[in-house]
This record gives sequence, structure tokens and C-alpha cells, in this order.
Amino acid sequence: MPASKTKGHAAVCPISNERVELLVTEIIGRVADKWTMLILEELEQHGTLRFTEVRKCVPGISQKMLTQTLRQMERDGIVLRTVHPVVPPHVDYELTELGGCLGEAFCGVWQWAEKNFARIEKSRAAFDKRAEKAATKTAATR
Amino acid sequence: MPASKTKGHAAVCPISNERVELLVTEIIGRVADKWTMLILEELEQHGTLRFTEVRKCVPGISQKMLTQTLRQMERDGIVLRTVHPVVPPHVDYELTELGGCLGEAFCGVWQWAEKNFARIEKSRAAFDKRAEKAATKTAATR
DNA sequence: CGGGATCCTTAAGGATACTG
DNA sequence: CAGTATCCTTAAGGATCCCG
Repeated sequence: MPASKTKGHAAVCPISNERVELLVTEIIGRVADKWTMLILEELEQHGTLRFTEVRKCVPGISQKMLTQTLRQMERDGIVLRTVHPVVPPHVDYELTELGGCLGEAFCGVWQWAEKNFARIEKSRAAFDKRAEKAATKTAATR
Repeated sequence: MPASKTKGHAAVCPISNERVELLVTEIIGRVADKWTMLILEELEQHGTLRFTEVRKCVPGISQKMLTQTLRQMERDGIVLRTVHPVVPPHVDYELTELGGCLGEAFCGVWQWAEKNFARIEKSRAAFDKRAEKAATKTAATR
């Protein structure tokens, strides 16, 4: 169990630690988002993509969410957005180096999900069965 | 750049691959959640915690979200919930082995956030400055 | 084509009150 | 103590239209 998480930072950096932790937490909250992760994954796999291409790669995402998420990622320095001043417009998206690092960091989570999805499904089924039993029992009691 | 993400699964497993991908995506969506990650982190760091203790460790979480998230995690087999039949009630939460693995997988993301939060802040500031400039320019034009 | 602006609907999430 | 149940508010997110 690797111990160097947020707490490990304390000894190193003297600047207000609650602030750092809040910041890190906020970043985690921003980055640990469904669409962000999916877009990240696609850009990592395909390299550079245009707006419409990203949209095709991420099924189910609305144009609004795509724009919004890409903007956030651009703002955070995860994605590089290049506008080619031609008509009709041509906009390219690609990961920055920072974004690439994040992609690699998330890789472990993807692998975890891939490796364990069957276990998770089983656990869910078992949980639901127990819950159902409990429910019928409660119904019988009253 | 490790290439074995969802796509890498294709060659190994013959069962409907879209289904697997959907499942994995769904799991990612579930697990890549702010509260889930924070609770995971606390349980990994403290071992076993009671309901109220978790609540204290995760500032800002409402009791509703805490219950809800813990239930989801229990259902997914990430967290083990132990009820001691005493009065007043005593309920313990701890990570399962599966949960521990997930914690380790997420560790990379935490480290990424810790390492790069300054860069991200700078990127955001720069982005906002550019946006502001663009806005005043637009305002001047009309 | 790549969005911005607007409207509208659903759902996430907080506050409060009650219970075994 | 560790929840469940209810209400209520905010905001996420989809659909639509339009524009450079």
C-alpha cells in the first residue's frame, strides 16, 4: 500500500497545507469525471482528433457536454486546442504532456475495471438478492 | 504509454465486446466519483472506520451522500460493511481486497494531482486571462 | 464545421425530522 | 449511533435554434 498520498505532502511543502489539500481535492473532483475520462482515453488512443471525431468516439455524449468538458480540459492544461482559421472551421484536439501523464495515471483504474468487472457484477447481483430478501421479509412482518 | 486499455481486451475474450466495454465504462463512471474517491482514500489510510468517523474524515459530505456512496461501494464489493448488533448501533466500514486494489490504482491519479496542481493553477489563470481579453475585445467591437 | 445562447426537464444533492 | 423518509432547491444535462 503506497503511503504517499496527500498527507505525504505535509513534510515537504510549508505553504498552507489545507489549501493544497483543498486544491488537490478539487482537481480530483474535476478530473474524476465520466466524460473527462472517456475523452482522455480517446485522445490518448487516437492522438489528434477533430471535434466531430471526438464526438463519434465517445458515444452518448451531447455536443454541449463535449464542448464543456473539452473547455475544462483545455483550461486545466490537459488538452491542446488548435483552431485552423479556414472555412468551414477546423479544430484539432490533442493531449498535452500533462494530459498524457494523467492518461497514464488513469490507466491503472481502467485496468482494474477491466480485470474485475466480472467480480463487481457478481457482487452486485449478490447484494441485490440480499436486499430483495430483506425487503420481502419486511413486507411479511408488517 | 501503456496500450492495454479497453481495446486490448478484444483479442483475449470472445464474449460480446461492446457489452464488456459498456460495462467497464459504466464502472468507471461509477467509481470515478468525487465522494467515492475521497472515502476510498480515507478508508485506505485509516483501515476500519465507523460511519461518523468517515463523515469527519471527509469534510463537506452530507450524511445522505455518505450513506448513498457507502452503499454503492458495498454493492460493488469495494467496501465491507459490518453491523454489530448492539445498542446504540455500531457499524464498521473497511475496504475489501478489491477496494484496496482500486485504491492503489487511483494512487497514480492522486500523485499526479499533487505533483501538478501548481501547473494546473497556472494554466487556469492563463486561460482565464486570455478569455477575459477576448471578452473585452468583443465588447469593444459592438 | 464548431460551437454559443437559450429553454426546459430531470436528477443530484442539501436540510430537516423521525426511528430502531 | 446509524441510518430512512420526505421535502425542496439547485444545477447538470439534453434539445433546439442560430451564427461565423
